[in-house]
Amino acid sequence: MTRHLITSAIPYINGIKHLGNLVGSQLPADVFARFQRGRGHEVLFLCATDEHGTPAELAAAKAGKPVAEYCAEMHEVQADIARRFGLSFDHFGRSSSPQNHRLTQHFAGRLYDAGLIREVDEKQVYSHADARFLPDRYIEGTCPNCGYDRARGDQCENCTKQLDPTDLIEPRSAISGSTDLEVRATKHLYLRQSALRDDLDKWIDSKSDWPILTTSIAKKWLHDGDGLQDRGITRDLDWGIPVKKGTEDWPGMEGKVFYVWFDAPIEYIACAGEWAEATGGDWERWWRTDKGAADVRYTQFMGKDNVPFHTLSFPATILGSGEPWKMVDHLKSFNFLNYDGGQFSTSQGRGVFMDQALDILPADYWRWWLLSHAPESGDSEFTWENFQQSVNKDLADVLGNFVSRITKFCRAKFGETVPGAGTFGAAETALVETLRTRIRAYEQHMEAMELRKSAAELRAIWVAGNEYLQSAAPWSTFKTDPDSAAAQVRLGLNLVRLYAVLSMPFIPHAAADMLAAMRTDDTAWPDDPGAALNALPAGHAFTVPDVLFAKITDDQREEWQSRFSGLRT
RNA sequence: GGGCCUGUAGCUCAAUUGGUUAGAGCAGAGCGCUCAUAACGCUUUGGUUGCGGGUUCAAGUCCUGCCGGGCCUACCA
Repeated sequence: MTRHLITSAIPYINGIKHLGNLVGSQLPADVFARFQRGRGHEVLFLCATDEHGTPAELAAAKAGKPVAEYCAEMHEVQADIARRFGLSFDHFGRSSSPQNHRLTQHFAGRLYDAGLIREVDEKQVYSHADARFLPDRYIEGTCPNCGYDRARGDQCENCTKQLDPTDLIEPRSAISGSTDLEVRATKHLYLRQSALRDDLDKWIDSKSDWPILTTSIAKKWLHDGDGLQDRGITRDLDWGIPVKKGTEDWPGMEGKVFYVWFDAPIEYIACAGEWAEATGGDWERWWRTDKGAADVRYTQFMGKDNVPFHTLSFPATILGSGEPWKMVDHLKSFNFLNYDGGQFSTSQGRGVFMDQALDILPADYWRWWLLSHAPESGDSEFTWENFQQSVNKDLADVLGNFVSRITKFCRAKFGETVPGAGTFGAAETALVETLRTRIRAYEQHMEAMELRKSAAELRAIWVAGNEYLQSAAPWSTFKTDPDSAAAQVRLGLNLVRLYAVLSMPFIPHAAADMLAAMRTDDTAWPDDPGAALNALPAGHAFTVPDVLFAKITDDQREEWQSRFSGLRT
């Protein structure tokens, strides 16, 4: 048995996530976690909300609430939606937790002791009207290069020239529009990532099985220009983790907090601490290689935008601490999902958001489509036509109808009990061999986290059931040889249970319905398909389930297409 | 500007890392079946692998130049 530590990139607290966010991190992580659990491995699957930073403060202000209260509420909202999507976190934590405060401050202290922190005096733009320092991109003004009047302090969106806020003509706050700005001196801590460059480089080089997307981004940051740059890890904000050196105050850093990207990955560890507090578990057994975590396999899931922080900054934090923390073993990254010809956008409200998705269809519809079209090799695109077509064909026609035809046929001819007559012959043996081959392929693809290939293989396993029924034709054999028909039906009913077990990672709710209909809680992984097809014995009672997947009609598709064509209000 | 990814059938994607005649699903066409959610099965049409050069016994795969799409470029997260 392997022990799998699995983390999904932690979603930002600022609002409800869209389907593009979901498919890039939480959903594939959930599939992997469910698969490993299904195979009998020990899993700790962690996620959390990422709560610090300027956008959280602004969102809270917009909502007219204290930021702590806003975050607490949004955490509950996100937790509820995650639960309804079937995301099987062992713990859904918060980066603002006391555990993360302590641990983040601890890491900072260790890094300081190791000589990996330096203090930098710098100048930042301060807005009197907003009573806050402004990050570069929260300053707007006229671009000195092209004259665009809504250029941001980091880059002009019009001519793509990179800018410094002081380059802008007539700079103003993007928050309030105020021009009452001042350049102030301030002091910040920098993590000396450059000192760890060679260590990080070797570490990345040792990861030959990571997606190209992952390693190429890391390599670029390591070797581009002057190489890996030191990074500021503190900010002049109110909301965040106060800068401390372990448990001690940090002279000169009063009133400052750690940068959200410094504390967010540390939450992966702190989250295990939150889990331990909630459940009585032993979190160090998962995170400290000197305390039992040496044999843990750690896998991270994230969108490509998160890769630099997970391949460089966070590893630098861990390596620099000099302590035996568990490092990531595999980092699965995803491209982006586009929406009907453009990008999903949280800030612009474009696309389908998780709450809206659940309002119109059960989670499994979305899970299946998103996972079977996951943006693994390049960006992929959601269209309503493709969604309707894929879901109707795969879930309703191939799987749902299979369950329906076999259970209804049995009820009509033998009653709602697994028939006991007849024996399995050559056709059944052939089916078992087909399943054996396909299940082994499915397992390999899942182990490799190849989602689209896994989904295709799972679908092929469903199809095999229809092919078997078509050639066995129990509706014909029943007329001349009822015992043979009984054996064929018995096999078919057992396929329903088998399919539920195999499909659990992708469509957990439907899988649970299938198991309930078969009145079994036997979810043993089919290491031996032949044996698995005898799990439901003769005489075992079952129920004909309701339609597992109602089809999406053209009217529905058109309605949703137009409802979601504009922006979320 | 620089770096990286990407372009394969009408659509969504494969192709064991340079090796036989480029394969699946969907959509289309034909046939079969009648248990089932008008579902299922079988057969089948469809490709100058974005375009032009080059290397090689052999190129979707490697090199090069164009054309298109995307991401990143370090103070959003």
